[in-house]
Amino acid sequence: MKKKRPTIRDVAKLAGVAAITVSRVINNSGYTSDETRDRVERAIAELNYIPNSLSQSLRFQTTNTVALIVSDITNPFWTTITRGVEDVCNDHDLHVILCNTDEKEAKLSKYVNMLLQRQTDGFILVPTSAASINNVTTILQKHVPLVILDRQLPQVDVDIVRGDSVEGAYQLTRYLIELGHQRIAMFSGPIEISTSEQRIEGYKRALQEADIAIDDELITFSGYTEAGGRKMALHMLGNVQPTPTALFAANNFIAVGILRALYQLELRVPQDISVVSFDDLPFDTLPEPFLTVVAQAPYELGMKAAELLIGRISGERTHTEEITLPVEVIVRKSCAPPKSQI
Amino acid sequence: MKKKRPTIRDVAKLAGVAAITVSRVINNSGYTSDETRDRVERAIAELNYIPNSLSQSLRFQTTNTVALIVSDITNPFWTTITRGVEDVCNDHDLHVILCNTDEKEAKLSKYVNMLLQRQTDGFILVPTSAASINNVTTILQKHVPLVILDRQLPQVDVDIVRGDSVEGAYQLTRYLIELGHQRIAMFSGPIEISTSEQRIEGYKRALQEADIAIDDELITFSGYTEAGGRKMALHMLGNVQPTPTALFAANNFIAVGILRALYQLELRVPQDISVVSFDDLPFDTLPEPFLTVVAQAPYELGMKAAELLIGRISGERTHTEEITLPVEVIVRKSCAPPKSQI
DNA sequence: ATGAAAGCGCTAACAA
DNA sequence: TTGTTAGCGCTTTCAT
Repeated sequence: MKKKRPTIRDVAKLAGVAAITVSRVINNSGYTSDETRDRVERAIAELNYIPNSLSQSLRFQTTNTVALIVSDITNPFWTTITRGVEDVCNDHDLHVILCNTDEKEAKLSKYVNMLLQRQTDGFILVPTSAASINNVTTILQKHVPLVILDRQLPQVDVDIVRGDSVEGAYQLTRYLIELGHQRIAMFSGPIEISTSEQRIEGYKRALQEADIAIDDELITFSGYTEAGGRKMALHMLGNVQPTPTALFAANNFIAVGILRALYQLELRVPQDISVVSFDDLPFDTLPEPFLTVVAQAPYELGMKAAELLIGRISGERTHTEEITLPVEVIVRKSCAPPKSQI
Repeated sequence: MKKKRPTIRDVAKLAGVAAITVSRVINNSGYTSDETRDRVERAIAELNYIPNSLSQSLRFQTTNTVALIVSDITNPFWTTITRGVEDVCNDHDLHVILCNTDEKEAKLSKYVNMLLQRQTDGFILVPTSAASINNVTTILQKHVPLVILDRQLPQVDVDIVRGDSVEGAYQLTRYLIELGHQRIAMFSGPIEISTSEQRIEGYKRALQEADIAIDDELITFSGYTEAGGRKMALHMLGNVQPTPTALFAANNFIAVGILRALYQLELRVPQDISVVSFDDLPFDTLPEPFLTVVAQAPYELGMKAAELLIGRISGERTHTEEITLPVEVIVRKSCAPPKSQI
């Protein structure tokens, strides 16, 4: 039999005052004599009283809480974004609830509903697919502030913060072309996610500029996961002719899968084949990072998203903003000219 | 000017019934005629009504929410634990709030207070230091169910789930000794965290059994971070004589730091020096994992912790449990006999 | 300087 | 089958 926690009335009774007086002491609002204040404070200490913020939220119609819904919490890219969001929010006395969808629309729906019921003050959300538009609309209908992160959704007028996928993929592909590669395979994420589409767009643009024919066989899709990268690499290198001389991973986990598959196939990087990736992979037992990547700035993405959200929550901003942060190619050691050219 | 969200009374008015009737429709409790139910449902749909769970929680005195407080959300070890906790909790209709302390006691305190005020139904918590005992006591005083994760706290009678640090460190050290190593450096985490202490204990026991003198110069402390590992490695290999032939990292991030430092020092693993680590590092651009580790089972740790917590919350269990999960040595390629012996 | 009443949104207990 | 009342814990408004 659990003892009930003390309420403001228990404190009031012990201090011999009315509940409202205790409230005034706690919140330093209105007048209280030093003597009363003292008695109340002693009562609070004695009972170990802490206010119930459910009641407060119910009264104030605000929870000081925002939700951050990401797609894969095991990926450092997302956890670094999380840091950015938290740091900015905490500076504004907002609590962040972190939710993980595992790229599953059903989980996203579940979280959105739960969080709306809990009167969450705002959302930063990574869509899992085009279907996420339903959840986004649900939030917007309720006039709850929302910032979309990383992935665009067509035909919704909503704030968004993302990295420049088109430009990043373009630059990385150009880099490979300049090394002499002509057969470059693109290992994309899920076809219905905007970052996939945009990275393919940048890739194609670079090829076209260099007058290299686009071979659809060289473009494959899977999840943004190690397993996906591995599967795609094994398939591509076993079935497509002529074999590509360079591989473009659409994210860091796909890159890991590719590298493992290459090992299995006894292909060395970069001697036998070149590999590049979107997004860096900060934790790595390699003596030094060796993967050539185009890096987004995840911490800054998170910060920006939080800032946009706070602007909405405070009511300071009412127009929609779309922010695209620049990306940066980091050349390391996973690429070489194609074998035939050496 | 934000439109207020519809309440149960708005729905009732539109449907021409009393609030309680709406409540009955929503919760399928009590009797309702089909006709009334129909009208209510239409009103709900028209207004886009969703119940306010703050009110519900206030009434029911339960939030169906538990908090998971970990020390470093960027480490896959903790995010994998998170998965285990979430999967079990979701099966029991409990929501998980994930919080990250960055090993900072101040952040832990902030979260604990916030979560208690929000009437969180239970806690799974990773202490950041011996000082965490204050926060633990605060929770226990309020009779809120609590399970400690990973790190023991002296002199508190509380449920705990952890991996077998002593045994793991013992086995890993033995493995090095059997390879012929005598000078084995231990790169520990913070001195005041129980896992540090216990891993050192296992390390020392293995040395003693093999009649190898313990050299305190070979034991250093830092955070469980890459930066810590790097710093310790540079110091150890620059200043301690004779140089150790094998290095023991007390966690995966320390291992990463060590490996980077070794690269900087132009020492090859395992040809020049051997490295082992506590905890696996699942994401890695290496073609295949090469670090010899003693792996805990993080997903299972999370599951067990959640199960213990749920047992407490449901009131099914009242006695304290301490669960120590076994660990497993995974021999890979980061170790060789010491150079002088080759 | 302090307090009583009312209400935030919901539902259990009781009444009709 | 439906409705009224009361109360979860807190604070604003209006007394005193």
